[in-house]
Amino acid sequence: MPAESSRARSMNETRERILNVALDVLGQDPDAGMADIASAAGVVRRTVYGHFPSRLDLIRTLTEQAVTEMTTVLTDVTAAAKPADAAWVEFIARLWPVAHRYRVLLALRRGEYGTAIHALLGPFDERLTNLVQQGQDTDVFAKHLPPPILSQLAYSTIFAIADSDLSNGIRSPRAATITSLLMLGVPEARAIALVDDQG
Amino acid sequence: MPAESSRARSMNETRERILNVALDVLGQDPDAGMADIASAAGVVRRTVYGHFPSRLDLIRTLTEQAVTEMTTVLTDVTAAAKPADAAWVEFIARLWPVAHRYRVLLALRRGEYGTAIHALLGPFDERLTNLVQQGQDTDVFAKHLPPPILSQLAYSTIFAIADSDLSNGIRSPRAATITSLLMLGVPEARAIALVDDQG
DNA sequence: TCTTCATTGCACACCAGTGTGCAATCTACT
DNA sequence: AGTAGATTGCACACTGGTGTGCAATGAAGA
Repeated sequence: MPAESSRARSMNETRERILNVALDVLGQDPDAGMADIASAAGVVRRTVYGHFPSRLDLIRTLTEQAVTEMTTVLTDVTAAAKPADAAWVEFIARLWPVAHRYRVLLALRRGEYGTAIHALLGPFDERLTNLVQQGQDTDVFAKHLPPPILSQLAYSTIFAIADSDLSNGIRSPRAATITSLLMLGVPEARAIALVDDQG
Repeated sequence: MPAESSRARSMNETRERILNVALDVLGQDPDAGMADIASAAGVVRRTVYGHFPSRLDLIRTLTEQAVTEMTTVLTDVTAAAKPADAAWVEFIARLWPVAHRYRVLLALRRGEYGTAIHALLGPFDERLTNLVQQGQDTDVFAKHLPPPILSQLAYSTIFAIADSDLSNGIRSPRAATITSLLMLGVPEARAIALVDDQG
């Protein structure tokens, strides 16, 4: 890789800082404006527009990052050709930090940029649907819902749990795994859930 | 009941029409403006403001209606003192048309009026949490998540299924019941789900 | 030193939505 | 006929956010 000049490095740092801060700020208020993001990043609004021509560009970049990371995880997991339930468990385990980081996308998917985000998420959704489909075909997952809806529901739930996770970050990934397995209709999940005493 | 004058009746009709149409319009776009609602109701924007002083008033009214109906159902169901799983099944069955009608509230809960809606929904959420709590205490529901989160998740899922229900309105209530039972950790739901062949 | 360029601090235009004011109109009721 | 009141049509002010233009600043790089 070509060594970056100090200037270019500084610019990249600013850019990354904006992106990171944007995830935070939008996470607390999905309707936060460019001004909020800018000031939280210790920068002027005008500067943000220097890096991202429009608000949509910013959000699209965030979404693309999320999609890339999530797709990588899903591809890795499905490459092993394990049974669908085992694949799912591994998927959630590795997806968790990503889902937690990009949990705001769940809210952002509704509203102004919904269609743009949905489009970017499309290929990922498709792959995930395939996994659920395969699980149903091999009688590992229940068939109470068609694969497209069931997969959406399951991974929306993951994000929802990640979103309600403003305090206990430790037990949540386990809870997310169990909850999703349960709603996918994996009977063994019940036994696991029973061991997991919370109250 | 005192017989309404034709004028008063006409006004009420207009008001009801606005409310009904608002559910539709907001259902398709939660960010729809007063102008969209007005024209969809065959009325001028100014008239809407005659019935509802502000956008918040309109949405609050819708929310109050929803809360009232949902609370009625929940109160009825829990009054019988059945086991939690049986109560839940009956609850969803009777909740379904209400959830389907007010499905937009799921999206509306985020965004500008989120706190107002959340406040109105508070008492209902509390009652629902109690039901889930009771289910966990009697080992009918699993304990993978604390009652407040689990109840939120379960009934959000109901609304989500109702929201994705733009075509097949028949099988959905059954699917919603099964899905929620599964995520609540009711093992018998699996058997029911297996009978319900979709593919 | 001189140049380049990211950043800054304003300015501005623009847009979309909200909520209000008021005269005009049309219709039900008296 | 006459009145009350719901509705209309238009005007307006206000808000809050977006995106742009441009000169000034300051620091890295030649």
